[in-house]
Amino acid sequence: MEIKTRFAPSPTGYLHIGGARTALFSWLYARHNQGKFVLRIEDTDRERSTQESVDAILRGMEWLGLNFDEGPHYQTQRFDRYKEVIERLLDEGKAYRCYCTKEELDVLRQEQQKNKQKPRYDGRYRDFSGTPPKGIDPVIRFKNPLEGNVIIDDLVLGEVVINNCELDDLIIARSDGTPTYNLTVVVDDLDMSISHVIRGDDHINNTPRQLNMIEALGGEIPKFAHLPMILGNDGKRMSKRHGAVSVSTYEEEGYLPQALLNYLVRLGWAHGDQEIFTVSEMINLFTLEQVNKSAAAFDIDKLQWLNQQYIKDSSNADLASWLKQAFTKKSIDINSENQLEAVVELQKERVKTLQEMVDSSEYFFTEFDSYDEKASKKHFKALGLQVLKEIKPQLERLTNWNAESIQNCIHNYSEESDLKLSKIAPPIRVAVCGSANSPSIDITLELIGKKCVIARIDKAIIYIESNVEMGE
RNA sequence: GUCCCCAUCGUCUAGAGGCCUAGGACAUCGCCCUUUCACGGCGACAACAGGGGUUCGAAUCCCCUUGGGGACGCCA
Repeated sequence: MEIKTRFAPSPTGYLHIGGARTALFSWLYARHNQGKFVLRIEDTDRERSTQESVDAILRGMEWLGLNFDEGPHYQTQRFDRYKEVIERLLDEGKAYRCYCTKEELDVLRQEQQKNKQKPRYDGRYRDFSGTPPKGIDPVIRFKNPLEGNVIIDDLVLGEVVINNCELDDLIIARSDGTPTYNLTVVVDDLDMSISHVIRGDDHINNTPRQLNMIEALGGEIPKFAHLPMILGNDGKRMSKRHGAVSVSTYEEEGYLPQALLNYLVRLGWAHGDQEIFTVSEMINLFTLEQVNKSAAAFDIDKLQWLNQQYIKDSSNADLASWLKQAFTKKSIDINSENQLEAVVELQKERVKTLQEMVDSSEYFFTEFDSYDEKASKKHFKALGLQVLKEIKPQLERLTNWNAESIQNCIHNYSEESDLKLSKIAPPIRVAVCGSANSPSIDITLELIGKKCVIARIDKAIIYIESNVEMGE
């Protein structure tokens, strides 16, 4: 039997982290087994489905590199097929029309909740044969078995048994005739010969109903694997409140797809003590047997650490091209590719995201308009002013503007002024970079360029003289 | 409320009855490296939810309790 998995999101929003993890596991399982991976868009809820969401999902999948072999199939394009199946179920007496209004059902639900019962449809039209009430478009319900139980043989959870008396006759077609999720998912998985249904375990409660329908349709039961949920960092259900839940946000903030994938694969799955996996390692090593049953909390710190590892290992050229794009967006000009790559080389070990790299590299390419408050307060004092005034002519005198000569210059000044380097570098750094943090001062000055360095020192001297009260 | 699922450091996890005085990673804290911030190196802190069984032996198997999550839609 060919292994075939699917990712079946409903296009009612962006591709979120949980969806991406489900997609990843399905994809890995297919790839590991040389099977097929199908993308299916479950857009039967026309009220909420949007083209933007479809686009976001497709873009997200592409960014992550989760390529599919079949699809995207759109359920809205398969309505004829669903109609056919519904008719068949009706004909065979396995489904029936229900004339309850939404209001009636609400009353029923409230009543049941009041009596501390599980809200469920009471089957009042199950064996109805009289004249239907006028003016009501009926829904169609599936005749769920009344007795016995359903056994789910789940590849992750093991055996899960649910009694049919817990289930009710679910709606498979709305009063406007459109099919609902539980019907379409069953028809599609069957029609598309899905061998393994891998999805979030929030679907485990749907599974027995679907199993009953598969049986009613005489279909072959696929294997099921229900993945544990990803929760927010507080252990609660993931929501906007927890910060970024959309995959696209991670892209925008400068996370590498590879890092996100690596983070996601370790949520609910492990291979011994290994933390870093290339995509092909994931494919080779992934098995459903190793998948955990328990939910995992999303931890941005670990994602950031992974992202940092991947940034460190990225080529300067790749990083530079990303940076260039980001700078272009902010209309900051890049003087030269060489300079850009040199900056990247300096910054790649000190940032957790590409966005951070952009933010902390701007001063190489453009003027900043204010000094970091804490840094200037600390280093722009009498001594700092003196250092700037004294080192400036010495720097100006350098004919070979490179890290080595700058280094020598600073060391010489240190000796003659009897000031430690830790007194000299900080004011220069603040003057030239705007903050007390930067890569090594010598190479930083080299890359910023002599003219610019001198100009910034001048600017800082003026700033200190006019803005800072000399206390000491 | 009812049903379903889950339960190892703060977090992600290793653990398939003896290899466990419970391992790794992130985070945190210290030290080293260092002109700053990082990187890197070394180290510290830190967990088997509780109670009963089963067994010569339980983090591992069973039961109960507790805690958490999910489902209960003419959403998917």
